[in-house]
Amino acid sequence: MAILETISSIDTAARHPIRLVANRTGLTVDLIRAWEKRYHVVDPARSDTKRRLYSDYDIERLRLIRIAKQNGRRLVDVAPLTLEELRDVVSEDSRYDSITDNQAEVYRPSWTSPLEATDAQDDIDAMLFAVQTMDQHRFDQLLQEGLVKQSLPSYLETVIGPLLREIGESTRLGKLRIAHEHMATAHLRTFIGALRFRETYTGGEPKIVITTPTGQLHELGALMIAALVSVDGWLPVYLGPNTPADEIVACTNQSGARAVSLSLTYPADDPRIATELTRLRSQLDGKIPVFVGGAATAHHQELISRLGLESPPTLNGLRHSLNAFRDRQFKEQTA
Amino acid sequence: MAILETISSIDTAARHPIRLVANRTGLTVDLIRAWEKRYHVVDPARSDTKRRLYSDYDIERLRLIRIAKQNGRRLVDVAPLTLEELRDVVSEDSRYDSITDNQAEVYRPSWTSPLEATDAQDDIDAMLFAVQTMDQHRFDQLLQEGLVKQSLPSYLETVIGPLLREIGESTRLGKLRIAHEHMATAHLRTFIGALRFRETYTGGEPKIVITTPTGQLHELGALMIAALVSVDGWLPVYLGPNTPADEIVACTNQSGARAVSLSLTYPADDPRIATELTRLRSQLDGKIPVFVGGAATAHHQELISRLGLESPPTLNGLRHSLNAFRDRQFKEQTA
DNA sequence: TTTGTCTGGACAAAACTAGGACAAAATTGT
DNA sequence: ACAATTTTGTCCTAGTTTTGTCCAGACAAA
Repeated sequence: MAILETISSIDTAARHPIRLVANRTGLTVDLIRAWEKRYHVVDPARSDTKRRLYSDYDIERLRLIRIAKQNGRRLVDVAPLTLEELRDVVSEDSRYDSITDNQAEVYRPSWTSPLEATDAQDDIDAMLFAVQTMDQHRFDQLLQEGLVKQSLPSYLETVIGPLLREIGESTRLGKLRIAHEHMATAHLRTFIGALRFRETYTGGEPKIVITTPTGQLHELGALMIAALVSVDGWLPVYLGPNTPADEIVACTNQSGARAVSLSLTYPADDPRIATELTRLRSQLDGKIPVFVGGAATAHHQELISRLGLESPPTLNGLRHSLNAFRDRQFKEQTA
Repeated sequence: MAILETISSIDTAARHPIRLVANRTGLTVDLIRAWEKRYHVVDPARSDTKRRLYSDYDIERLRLIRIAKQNGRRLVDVAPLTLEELRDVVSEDSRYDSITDNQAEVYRPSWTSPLEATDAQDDIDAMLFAVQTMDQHRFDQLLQEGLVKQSLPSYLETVIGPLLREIGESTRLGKLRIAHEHMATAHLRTFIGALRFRETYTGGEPKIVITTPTGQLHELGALMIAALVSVDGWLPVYLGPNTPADEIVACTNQSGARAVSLSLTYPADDPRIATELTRLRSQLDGKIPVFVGGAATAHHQELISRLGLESPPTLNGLRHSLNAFRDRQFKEQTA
């Protein structure tokens, strides 16, 4: 965190000449002046000889306005906005491009010991730095090394989860570029995907179908669940993102899975979530529990409890619920 | 219910210019106007100089109509529907919709010897069977085993590529369910992603940025390219799917990459392909070549040659072009 | 001296509007 | 199955607005 702030901290001191601003923003010198003349996009300080002196704040503003223009905004519309408003606008527009699992997991570590917390934050900072510098190899290395230090479940909960949140947040705030976020997402997809092969396969594991419903394109949350439950001896039937309710039902039936888990991330207000969950619950065998997790879960609490779905608040909670369910089933079978 | 309504309430304030609407919906500006003229699909407010100003409501409407069209609905039929009705129609259709990397690779094997063809087809058939029976473990096993038999490049070209095509085709024809396709895609993503770590890293490799442009959500083609070029000593900077042109440029500059490769798959007729490619070429250093591949490449030949992009017809062709380019650069440097 | 920045204005390119034409694709009727 | 018709995406023209670039002459900085 400290790293990122240092790098992208915004200084209101005015000291940059126009040429430097042009280089940093990708705008031409003429254009910067024209924007000022016509729309008062920025109002730089002046030297004693009337040279324009821009602050970091101004540069950030210009950079954001350039992006907003590119997204189709008109100069007239964005020129009067404050920096905060600009960020919101840009972030709103770029949501339609950004594919990352922002706040992929609703699952928040309910607690962390002070020591663990510190260690984890160091790791996360190092990873964020690797992402920011586009050092892929270092990023992979850190992911691998971090896993060695602790168990997979706690690693997912204390490092990978928070890392995803911070990457998403940093991108939204403009501290990271979308390209950085994409790179990180791609590597995390590969990394978490590879985790599933660590476990041995005996053929007797109970299966659980894991996916995201139609409209939910972010798969990292679901993939984390898949990696997690395989530790406890479940066999994930992982379907990737964006699976229609009908298909989830069909897959559950064909594979003989005993449970279903869905990850809801973004967009949280997609009305399809309600229709898909309802359809899923009504078509699925009543004996098969449906677990729901992810950042968007909070928006659908009422629906979830009405349908009788389970939504454990943390990854750990999900583990416990699943294992309790399996043990219960086992008892019934032998009884 | 109250919750849902609040959350999904759509801002009716009219403020978005037509260009932004085009960006967000994936429609062309012309088309948006044509729809308005003919069917009053939307009735945007106007600025004091008669520019159209769209509300979020309008955008959502256009987005849904575009999807409905894609699902085979006629404009006349869906144009008069309310937003609610549109949502019902789309959600109904999308249950039969497929998200896979249909014909993920534009790259078609130009030739295969009879023997190879037979062997490969046997492997592919076995894999298809594993997919159909949802035998994940067997599927993974076959993927691994197949790789041992031949080099990675020929494996990608003779097995993985055709496999993707057949899965896509089978799903389209109803021989496989969407769930099967999803499962296979997820496993292939993990499998191909893991391939990249086989190569040793010395730090001196020339880099190449690999991704798909905005609107192209299928990443397997790009991922195959990443795996492929790493064999020849390139270091892929892999950004996953759906990266805006600007971000590709920024990433290329920051990472110091010498080349860019894009995969175009689906939808082939997305107008954003043209705008993104044009923007990319104009903002990118002219010395950096852009390679384009994938099933949708054929639809954009004219544009590709006009912009001076390269589109090798096969994966092998891409390899050769890339290596020739690197050797040429090396010569210039030493000369 | 040479290069960079300033102001103000001119100019040109790009984007938008309205209306209409055209051809490909899809649908309908026979 | 074939032809006629409708639907639909794209393109064109011509006039307007918006936006990017360029110029000239004056001054400042390297």
